[in-house]
Amino acid sequence: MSTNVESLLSLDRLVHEPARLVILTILAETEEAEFSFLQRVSGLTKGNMSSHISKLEAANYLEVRKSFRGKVPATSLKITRMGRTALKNYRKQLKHALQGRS
Amino acid sequence: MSTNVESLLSLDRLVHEPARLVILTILAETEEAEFSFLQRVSGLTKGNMSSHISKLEAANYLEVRKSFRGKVPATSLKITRMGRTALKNYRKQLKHALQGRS
DNA sequence: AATCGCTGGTTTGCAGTGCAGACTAGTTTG
DNA sequence: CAAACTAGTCTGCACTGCAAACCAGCGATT
Repeated sequence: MSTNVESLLSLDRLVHEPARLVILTILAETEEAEFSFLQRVSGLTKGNMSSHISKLEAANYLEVRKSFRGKVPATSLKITRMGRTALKNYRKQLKHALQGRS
Repeated sequence: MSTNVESLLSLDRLVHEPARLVILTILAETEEAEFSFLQRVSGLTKGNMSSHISKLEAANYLEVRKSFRGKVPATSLKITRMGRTALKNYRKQLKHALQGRS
């Protein structure tokens, strides 16, 4: 049981937050996505998205590439290797923690 | 994929918090436990434990029974049916959300 | 060319949360 | 009787998530 406890308490809080989990999950599947697409799919508000993205970027879990599509600004998000690893570890840990029985 | 997103965003935040997840998990296994036992096993500080317990109690996820063992106060915690259900649902949702592929 | 409304985001303000340490209350031990 | 221990609760703070307000530029309208 104590392994359960440790796994749970050592979860990566950055990934644990549902909004960010959503973002990472989507990016892990699509490889690369634009801000507005992500917003549409995730159902998060823009402000909320934006701040979560900043945090994930600061942690090097994703890469932000700003550009223009024609004259319109477009922000492109891509999960990094680190982000992918973090997500994988998170899932593994959680699985272990939740399934484990004493 | 959108089912993933919805599952993730509708997770019960009360259960989602690692410290509380630990508490609920332990209580779900032991059926009933004392504050100090829980603290020892969980590794949480007393203050932290206490506040999480209050929240879980307020949500009717667990029942607090105060008594004396000899002359020494003892707080006994028991998970309620609601708490058990919440934990079960949480696990189910999370499993679904994390395993689901687009 | 001033105005309106859209797209695409960022910043701000606030309420809520988690956490550890200080504190209270009583008990036991030296 | 003083020190230390048990059993918790309360306090203060730093951090977080969230939505609304805001900023910037484009495109059509008048």
